[in-house]
Amino acid sequence: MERYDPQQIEPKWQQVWEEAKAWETPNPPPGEAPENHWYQLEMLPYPSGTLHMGHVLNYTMGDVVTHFRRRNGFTVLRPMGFDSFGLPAENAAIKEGGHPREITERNSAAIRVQMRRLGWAIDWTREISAHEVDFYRWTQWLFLQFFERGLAYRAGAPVNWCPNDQTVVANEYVVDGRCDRCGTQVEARIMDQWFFKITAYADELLEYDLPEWGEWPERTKTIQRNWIGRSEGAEILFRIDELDEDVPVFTTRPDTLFGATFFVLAPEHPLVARIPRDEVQDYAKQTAARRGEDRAAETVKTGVFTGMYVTNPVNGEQLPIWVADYVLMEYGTGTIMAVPAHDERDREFAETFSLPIREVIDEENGVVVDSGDFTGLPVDEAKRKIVEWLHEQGRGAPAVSYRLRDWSFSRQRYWGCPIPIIHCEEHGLVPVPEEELPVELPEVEDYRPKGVPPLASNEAWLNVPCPICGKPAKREADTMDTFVDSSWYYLRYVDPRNDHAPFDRRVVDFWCPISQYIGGIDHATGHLLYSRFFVRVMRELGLVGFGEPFGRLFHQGWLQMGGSKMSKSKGNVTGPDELVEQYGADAVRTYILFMGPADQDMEWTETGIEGVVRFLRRLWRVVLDAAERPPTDGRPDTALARKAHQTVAKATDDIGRRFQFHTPISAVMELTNELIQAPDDPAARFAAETAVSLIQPYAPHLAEELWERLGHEQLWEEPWPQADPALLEPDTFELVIQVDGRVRDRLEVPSDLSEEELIACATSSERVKAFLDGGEIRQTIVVPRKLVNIVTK
RNA sequence: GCCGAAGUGGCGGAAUUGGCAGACGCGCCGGACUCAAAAUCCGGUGGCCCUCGGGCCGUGUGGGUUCGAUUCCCACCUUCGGCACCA
Repeated sequence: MERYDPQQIEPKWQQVWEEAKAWETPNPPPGEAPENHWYQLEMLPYPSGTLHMGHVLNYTMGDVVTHFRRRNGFTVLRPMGFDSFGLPAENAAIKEGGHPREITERNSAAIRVQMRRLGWAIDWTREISAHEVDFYRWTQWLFLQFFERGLAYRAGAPVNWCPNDQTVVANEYVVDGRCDRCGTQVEARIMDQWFFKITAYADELLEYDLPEWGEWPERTKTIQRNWIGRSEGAEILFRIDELDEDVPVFTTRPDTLFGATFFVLAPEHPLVARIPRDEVQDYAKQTAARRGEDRAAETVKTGVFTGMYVTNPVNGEQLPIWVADYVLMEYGTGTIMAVPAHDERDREFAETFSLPIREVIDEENGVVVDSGDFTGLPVDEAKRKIVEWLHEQGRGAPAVSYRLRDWSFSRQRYWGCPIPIIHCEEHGLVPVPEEELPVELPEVEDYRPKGVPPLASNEAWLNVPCPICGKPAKREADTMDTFVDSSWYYLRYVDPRNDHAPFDRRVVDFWCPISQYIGGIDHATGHLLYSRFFVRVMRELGLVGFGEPFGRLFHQGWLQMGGSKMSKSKGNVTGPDELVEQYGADAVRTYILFMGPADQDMEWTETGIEGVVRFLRRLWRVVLDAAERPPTDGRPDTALARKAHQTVAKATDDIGRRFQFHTPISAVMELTNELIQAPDDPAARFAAETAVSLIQPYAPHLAEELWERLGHEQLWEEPWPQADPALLEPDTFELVIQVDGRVRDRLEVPSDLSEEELIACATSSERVKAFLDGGEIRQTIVVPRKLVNIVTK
């Protein structure tokens, strides 16, 4: 019999699909929109190298969904592109030498070859790359829409500076105080930088405006919720007479206001500069130099008394003002009212400096005490009443504070989208007029990072007249964070060659939100949050008619090597090329999904791929054998036929509803094993066709070849098999008989027996009788088609 | 500290609504074919005991609910993830 030879059949079918334009999905003409449509997307790759097995897992999963939906009557959009701007690609270029464009394009080309070799069903006519002018002119256009509405602004603010990458890094991509890209400790710097006003959408982003079919993992929502960090409380004004200032304080515990015994300013607070005491100024200078993490790691709290006092608005008490670095300028108002009795940090500080501690909450009864007119009120009511009272006095109001900071998106690097702004001495920040877009990324002599934007070195590009007054002005030389590109790339896929708009509103509203987005959870507070922010703004701008970019979201687990995540930056990657060469794409695709649940982290190991290869070979042989038998008439009702129907039901439910990809493979293995045991079964051919049809999303080349040998064509267009409910249940089943919950016998019985008949079967079993031992039967439980439990105790 | 997820054979894992724990695969053991090997095929494979009929134990630990719990409830342990001097 002919051997299974993937190296021969895989290129053959890839060519067939290409010539048939099998995976191309043109936009439907207006008014002819198909009812069932599906936008399948996986996070796009950085072309900073080539694909590793983590990508293979990600895209194969998307591929299985694509085939499954196509064959279930959906019109499926499944595009691909490259996140080609940004640090990963640029750093790769620096390492290898040469221009970032050459290297990213070379990597993109290599990835394209890998993707084709793996046989993924991708519509390449929609390919986009972030670094191509056709794409980034619309990134610039979108930036201008944000800028004009004050949602993109330039300001001096504390930012994270990565000394290795020589650029500002967003909070979202600083992990444990280190740059997520290179692992270097970032420094806090105050710099003039560009920000997107994502904080204005903090409340909106806490709400998921999903379509009725939408579904986000709870843990991802939790991560975003923690990141946004909404706290409800009040802002209360404290008077400093000496400075003639009313200082606002944010607190979540206005109910403890009577327990305040001192007051603290962050060392960076603007008022600190106005305190005429050398030790205060020295302290502020010292702490400013230290990073937040170091400050948090201190075992003993530090601080200095200012000699000044504030008035507690609730009782007129004079509270001493301290400056201490446990109060952070970035959160709330940079000041706190200290209640050492009911706040651990305040208590620690009070104990260190021997400040008074005054209890105002009776924890046992949950009421406030020693709090003037509010004494005796339950905590929640006291919070409300105290704020109400303060409001009447003009000394406070309910307030909300967030952990979320604005998104800093300007980078002092070369390989990114230029920011279309011109700095004019007279007119300030002037947007480049829309008709002058794109602002093309200029060539520079040396793009390596030196702390100043490389674009500034090209003076011919840099110096331009102000669009308003025509006087000499300079272009913005920072470039955009690559996460700006990825915040909207998925919208461009729907209309990728549009040259008068980023996309057509009707087309984008037809395809979006994305039916299924697949990618790593590491982007929960970055890319996924930024994209939601972008879509919210774009809806306000009337560009799109939906509020969420991603309807369903799924996170694949990480592949690990030696216990740590497989990633290019760690250097512990392994690619698919050698495996594909040795075993074929179908084996690699099937194996990566067979390894385990796709949403769990898995240690990468090649032991085991042999098992999948053996399965594919077994399938090959048994199907060729079945193909030689004459087709059977009608629908034979045999145990094998029923197994085939059960397998259809399981695979359909697992892929479609449960989003579980490894168990359908097991199910087809079981079917194949049974087919091998019963080659002469009248349903053998039916079982063979079913197995081939079900394995097609995983092993499309093998399946197509076998389908052809079974006398059919174009399995990729063949409707997904349907399980016949009448044939799902076997006509007999193994009745489990328990006595007092323990299995004592099993009998093969007809499926259509009544409860009474089942009990009769059970009690007539000799083995069961032995356990009953003539004793009293107190109760009998019957689970139809499963078991009988006889209770004697 | 707060929030969230998860603990099942030697290994990856299955058990979907409370109903046979260990499907499927890896590995391992034995056998067939072979001069030999590879490939392939057949059988076995949670632990302990056994008179070979079978019995007992067993899904992180301890309790509970139930005729029946990997599944539900309570407490705890461990691992992983998010947040964290966030007022």
